[in-house]
Amino acid sequence: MQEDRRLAVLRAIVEDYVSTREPVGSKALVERHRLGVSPATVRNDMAALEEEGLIAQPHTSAGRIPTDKGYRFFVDRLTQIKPMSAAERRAISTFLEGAHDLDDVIQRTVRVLAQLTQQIAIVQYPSLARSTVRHIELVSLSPSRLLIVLILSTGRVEQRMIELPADLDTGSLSSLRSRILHAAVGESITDAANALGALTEQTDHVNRTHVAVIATALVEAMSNERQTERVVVGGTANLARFGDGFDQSIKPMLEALEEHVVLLRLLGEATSSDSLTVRIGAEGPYQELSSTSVIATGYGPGDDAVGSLGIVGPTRMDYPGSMAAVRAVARYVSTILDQA
Amino acid sequence: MQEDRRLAVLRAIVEDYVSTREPVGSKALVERHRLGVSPATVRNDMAALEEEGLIAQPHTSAGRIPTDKGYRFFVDRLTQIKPMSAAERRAISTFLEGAHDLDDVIQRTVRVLAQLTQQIAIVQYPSLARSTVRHIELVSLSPSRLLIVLILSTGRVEQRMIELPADLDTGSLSSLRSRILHAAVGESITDAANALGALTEQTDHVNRTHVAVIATALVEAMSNERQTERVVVGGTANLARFGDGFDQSIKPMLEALEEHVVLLRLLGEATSSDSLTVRIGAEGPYQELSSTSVIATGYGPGDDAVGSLGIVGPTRMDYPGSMAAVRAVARYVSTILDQA
DNA sequence: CATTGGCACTCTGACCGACGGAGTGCCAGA
DNA sequence: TCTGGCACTCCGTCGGTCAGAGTGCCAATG
Repeated sequence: MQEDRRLAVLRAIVEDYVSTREPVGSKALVERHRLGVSPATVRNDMAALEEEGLIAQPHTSAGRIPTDKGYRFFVDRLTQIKPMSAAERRAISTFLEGAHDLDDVIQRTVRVLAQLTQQIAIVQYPSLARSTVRHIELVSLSPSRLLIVLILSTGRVEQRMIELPADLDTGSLSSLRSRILHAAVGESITDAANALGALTEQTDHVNRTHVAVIATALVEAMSNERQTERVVVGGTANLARFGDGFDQSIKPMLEALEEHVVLLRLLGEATSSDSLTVRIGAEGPYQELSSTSVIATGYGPGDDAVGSLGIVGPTRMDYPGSMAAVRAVARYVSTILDQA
Repeated sequence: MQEDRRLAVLRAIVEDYVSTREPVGSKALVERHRLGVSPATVRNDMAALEEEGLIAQPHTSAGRIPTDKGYRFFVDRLTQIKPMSAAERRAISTFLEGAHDLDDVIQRTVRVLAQLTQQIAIVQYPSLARSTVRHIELVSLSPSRLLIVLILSTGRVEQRMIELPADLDTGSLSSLRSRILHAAVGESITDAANALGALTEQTDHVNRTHVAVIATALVEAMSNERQTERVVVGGTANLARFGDGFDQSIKPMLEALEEHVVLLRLLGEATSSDSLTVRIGAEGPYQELSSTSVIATGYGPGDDAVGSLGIVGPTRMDYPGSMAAVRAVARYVSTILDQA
């Protein structure tokens, strides 16, 4: 009984504080939410909640604000992700459908996510780990210079320009090209890397160095290091909206956004599709970002995540709405990538 | 005589204000700069400068700060671009040399520019206008789906996935491929677009629609619209450093940085290499950015600019240093692109 | 005629104390 | 177990004062 009401009070505090940005007092609470009790009763409940560490008061005789622990409780126990409206779903899908290529998909994803949540959106490029080699093209720029283009099943194109140790005539190049294609096309990138290694071994002495150089470049291009390092950030302008006491944390925030490695760590743990990771305040590894929360999830065809995406905002954020948006966008991106 | 001193006073005011961020008074001025005169004299000069609209005082009996006009005068007449130190030059070149491909060059450029100037750096992708077609590859993904890869002399790779109106067997594809290559490779993108149009005309009825679809996709990929739309921004964290009265303009600034179209307009007028465009405060087209200045220049091999780069910062910025950095980076990027 | 010292004036920013308001904690009563 | 009442605390604001910095102007000087 009382326990139920206490949780209702906690929920009400979180909701009010999120929308008003001001500590919420007992009187305002009973007015805005139809709890059937008096302010005094609420005050007792508040005292109990504070005892448990779920809320706190910034100063004696100010209203209460949720603590990180309070938000955590709210997210875990007091809320369901609210479904997106039909209009929102339509907006997401039409906006994402219009994309030309992978770059464009990512760009648009970041935009729509930032737009929906009014927070900062982060999208990681899909990892190549599970992708296969669609095509390899060797383009002779000059007798000793070669442009290597690697096309993967995700639609990602990698290119490398290399210097050959010696000139290579077009005949050799074309036979070399078909051998490489034969070895690598259709294979996963790990298998392709192995096949290219084997191919180097099998090659006669004359062309060995050429093949070795090319294979090295290809393998390097395939290694997903550079790839998964890439993240795109959007909605930075929303930082300004965070406003108020957030001024101090705007600097570390901006710095973090520049450091893609940091962003990757923030997204990092969200590896599986269809489950949201919510990190609240100081739960994260960066104390500079202790007043921010992260909502992230994996995306990718099926249940395998090939990348992560999410948002970053102040701990005082609309969790149900943001979680819904992140999940919805992740799903749409997954289906889009599946089609491509 | 007096005129010379007045300009010296203006210069001193600009320099002091830039470094201290505070209105500078007559007394402080004679102490920090060895002008051989008394504060009273300087006050007279200040009154004259204010008369001319070059400086202003925020409030009666505060020090003076330069107006936009004052900065303009300073930039045009009172300063030379100071050369970069050897260490700085080395830092730029080694950092940029390490780039793998075009994307990487741009990324690194933005970083080094932001680092050197401690401002926000903007780099536009090179325009395709002057580039030529190096190679075109048609990759059959399924009988009716084709991946088109366009490789340009700038090292830029564009890709498009298209649906064919009907299936296409590998024989036709390969002949089609060689005809397209023959028509387009080595041509400038405008010529290539024309050649592809002509090719469509010459094609027999059976394959006409295929060629038309492919040509359309290629031409669309060549059109430099999407390409030159792309800009990369870095050093956003420096926004926080601007600090102080800049708080109000941080929001429009962040918004502008999200809107790449706006950034392009900011860079836009800097079309020729080897000449710096400096836009100070309200001189720009955006009144929201009236307290910021832009320093931009074109870059590209020879004297032809294939793209622009520059920085954005508060009007109160170190113009000589920033101008030197922008110019130096543009030159290095040009040479790098020339090599590639 | 340019320069200088002196002087009165103005404005800002910091500091201080008072005060109203919002909110709490606690207690006694229903 | 809930509620009304009451005393208390603390914040934010407002008005006033004050020192400091800087100016403008004027008369004197080389």
